[in-house]
Parts: sequence; structure tokens; C-alpha cells
Amino acid sequence: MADTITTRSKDYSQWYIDLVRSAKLADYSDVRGCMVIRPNGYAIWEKMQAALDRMFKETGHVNAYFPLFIPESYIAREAEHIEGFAPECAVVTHGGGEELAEKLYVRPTSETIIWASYKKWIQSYRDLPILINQWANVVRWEMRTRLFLRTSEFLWQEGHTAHATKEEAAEEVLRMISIYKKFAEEYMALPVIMGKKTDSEKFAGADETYCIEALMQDGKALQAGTSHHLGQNFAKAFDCQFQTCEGRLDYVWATSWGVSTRLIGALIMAHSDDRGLVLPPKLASRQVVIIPILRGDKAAVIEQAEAIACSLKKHGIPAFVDSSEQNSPGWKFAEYELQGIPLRIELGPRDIAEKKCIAARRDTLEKTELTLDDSLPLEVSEILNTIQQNLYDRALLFRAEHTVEVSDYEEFKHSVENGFVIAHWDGTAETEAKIKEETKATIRVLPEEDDYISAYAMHEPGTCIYSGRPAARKVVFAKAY
RNA sequence: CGGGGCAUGGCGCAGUUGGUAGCGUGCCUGCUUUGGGAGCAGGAGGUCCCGAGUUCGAGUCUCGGUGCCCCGACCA
Repeated sequence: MADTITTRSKDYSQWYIDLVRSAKLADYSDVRGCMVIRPNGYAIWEKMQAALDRMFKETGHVNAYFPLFIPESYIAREAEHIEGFAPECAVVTHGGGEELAEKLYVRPTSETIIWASYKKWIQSYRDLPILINQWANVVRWEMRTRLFLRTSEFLWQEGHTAHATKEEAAEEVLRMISIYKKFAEEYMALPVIMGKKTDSEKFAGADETYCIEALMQDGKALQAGTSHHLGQNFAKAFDCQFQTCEGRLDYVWATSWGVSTRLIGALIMAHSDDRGLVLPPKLASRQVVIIPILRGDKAAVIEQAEAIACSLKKHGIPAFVDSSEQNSPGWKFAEYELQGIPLRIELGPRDIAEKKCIAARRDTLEKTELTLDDSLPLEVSEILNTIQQNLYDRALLFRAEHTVEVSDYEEFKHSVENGFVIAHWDGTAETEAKIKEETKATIRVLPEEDDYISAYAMHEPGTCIYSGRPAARKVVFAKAY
């Protein structure tokens, strides 16, 4: 018997772990809370990186790299920042066998070390804006970890920009959260709600935090990306002033934004099923697997399979043939379904005689016949597009079916177990905290998208779900990862 | 940091009142197979987490460590 995965209905959390490990995406390491990202998992990250990196560059950003180690004094510069991050930092106290004069923090995020450089680089408004992104690893000493979703070390990208005006920084914050939304929806086939965080859910050191929130199959929300307006907080902490075009001195305005390997977790939990991973074609490094049925004239079957792979590759579709005789076709079907290859083509002597092949979709498990002629690459390409679209539509439908609007607190408590709950909030941190304490649900997002706002009449005044006081607007609640 | 659980071939597990360490799967060799995780035969692979103790004898009992996983509080 091969690996079996716990079903989602039996134990969602165990299903997730089983899937990650049996699809060979990641493995536990001997270091507490740290994981090994295996080639199958890393390939997804590389596809994500490629798409995001292109979008960043198209909007004028450049890549750079800053040190892994941050002097303790830097971390301590910004009050909220150190309060938020210091408790979960790994700290280096020795180097070269000697105790260090100043402790070095392994970066939990790089605002401080980057702003130490920006201070040196910025004198005039002519030096602005600075639009830098960094691909890096960061470390946060988490209490409890989960593969991809929360590990002590993780991979991410962090953009850090510097601007002459508050407005320009605000535009950047929105530009980047919009890119994240576009990426989530177009590449990950993952519908997300874009909007603002409440003050208590904000990034440590930010004036405003924007986020994209996604819904997983178990009804829990996952923050998939964030973009922060840092105001002048870090510029002030690092004494970073510039001369404006009017000749005045002013502090620089800052943003930072990031997504991490957590996106891989989001991808898994949004689309996959009890047979294993389901990958959107745009993030699959291998989109088509061709499985020859080796009987009769084996060489002829393999030759035909290779020919198909070759013609697909010529049309930009990454395809490969598994002609090994060590495993049966049935084994291969199951294995590549587990790995989430979007499309499988089965090809045997019977098919070749009839000039056709079988195509099996991973998302629906449907099998269809395709004709073996020059139109094949085009047909395959269309199926892949259909799969990509279907995954998005399916996830969007799921979200719609798991979003409810409530005005009664008892109903709220019940509904919040199943997905997003839209309700009126009086705008106070006290109410937010009480609700979290009683239900473990948090305010995920104050939506900023017109479509979403009008669909749920988010700006309609009403009565707070908890306090009964007047509420200016509705917000989106959920239990979160 | 609180509560629970686990530690035995690569992986998953069993191991009775303390008495020669086993099963499934995977791996290697060969043959037969191949349209939904193939069959037969042969084979390799173990400081039973670490340390002390009890005992003629400890995977098993006692004490002390360590590590990991799960459930909560913190978090992308």
C-alpha cells in the first residue's frame, strides 16, 4: 500500500500535514519549528517568485540584499517595532568563539537595517523614491508551528520604499496590495478580499496595514499578503531627513510589503482534495504528465508519447513522459494526482491505433478523448486555461457560500465557525477584543474594494453586533490561521 | 508557557507476567506483469532516544534528562 492521506472530513489539520508530506512538498527537520522545503514545494515557490518578481519590476522596483544580522540597537530604535518583534527573535551572542560587544538579531523583518542604509542614501527629494525589494529568509521564534503556514524560519519577499510625500507612499501601499490581489487571483486562482486591518491587527510600527484575506476549505481565514504605510515612523527613528524641492527639511515617508512561503499553504488549503495536491496550471512547473501504457509494441508507444511531449513543449506547455516500467500505470495515476499535475494524458496501443489519447483533469477528475493531430497542443492549452478558471470559480463560489451577514450575536458565534461573517462593528478596540476572547474570531479586514463593499453594503450604518451601539460600517470577521 | 501524547530497521507500527527483536510498507536481485497504487521467489537492513538504577537477565520495571507531535495563549 502506498501513502494514504487522512480525509478532510475526518481531520482537516491532519489531512493538510499528510498531504504536504506525501506530496513531498516539505518535511520536518531536526531543528525545532524549521522545515525542509523539498523540490516539489520549492518548484511552486520558484513559480511564485518568477511571477511576482516580474510584476514588481514592471512597477519600477529593483532587487537588493541586506544583512541577515541586525544590531540590537537598530531593532530598539522604533518603539512599537521592538515591542512587537523582540520577544520572538533569535539572537546571536557569540562569534568566532568570543562574546559579541553588541548582540545581533537574526532578522524577523528588515525595516531597521534597511532604514539605516536609506539614511545614508537620501539627502534630497531628488534621491526619492527608492523602490527596493528583497528576496530573503527571516526568523521568528514561533511558539507553535505548522508546515508552510507558520515556521520559525521562512522565505519571503519584503519591499521597502521611501517617498517624498505621504500621498505618494499611500499610492505605493495600494499599488502593491493590488499586485498581491492580482497575483492571488490570476495565478493562485484564489479569490481574496482586499482592505485595511484594524489598529490592533496592524503591523508593529505601521500607521496603516492593508491586507488580502483568503478563505480556506475549513472555513478559516488566511492572511495572504500585507502592505504597510509606515508613515514617518522609521525615518524619525533613523533620523532620515531630506531637503524638499521648496528647500525645507522633512522626514521621509515609508512603505513595506511582503508575501511569504505561507502562500504555498494557502494554495494547498484552498484547492486540494483527499487525493492530494491540486495545483493551478499557472503555478505548476510540470503541467502535463504523459503516461504510456506499455504493452504490445512498447517502443512505438514511448516514441508517440515523447512526440506528444515534444509538441506540447514547443507550444510552451511543460510536459513530461513517465515511461518507467518500475511502476504500473495505476500507480502513476495516483502518484501524479497526489503531486497535483494539472493534466494527465494516457496513451496506449489502442489509442494510437484510433489516433486519440485520454486526457484526465486533476481538478474535476474528468476524462476526455483528444485527437492525435496538430490541434493537440491547442486543445491541451485550452483545457489548462479551463482548469485555471475553474479553480478560481470554485473557490469564489465556496467563499460566497461561506460568507454570511448576521445581526444577532448568538447567530454570529455559530456562523463564525464556518467562514466569513459580515457584521456591524462599533469601531472600538474593546469590542474587537471581547469578541476575540469569546469566539476566537477576529476582524480580518475592513474591505476597500468597491465590488465587495457594494455587494455587502459594507458602509451602511447600523447597530454593533456585540455592544449594540451605533456602528458606522460593517466589517469581515473570521477565525484565522 | 499550560494540558495531552509519542520515541523500536528508511517510513508506519506490534512487542503479553522482564527471558534469542517482529509485522506491514519501502529498498536490493530475478522472473512474470502493466488501461486506477501488480504477483511470486530470494535477500539486505536494528547502539530498541540518552544517562543512571533494580535484576542472573531490561525494548519491557524505577528515577532523571532530551527531542518531537497534537490541543490552547503569541504570530506572515
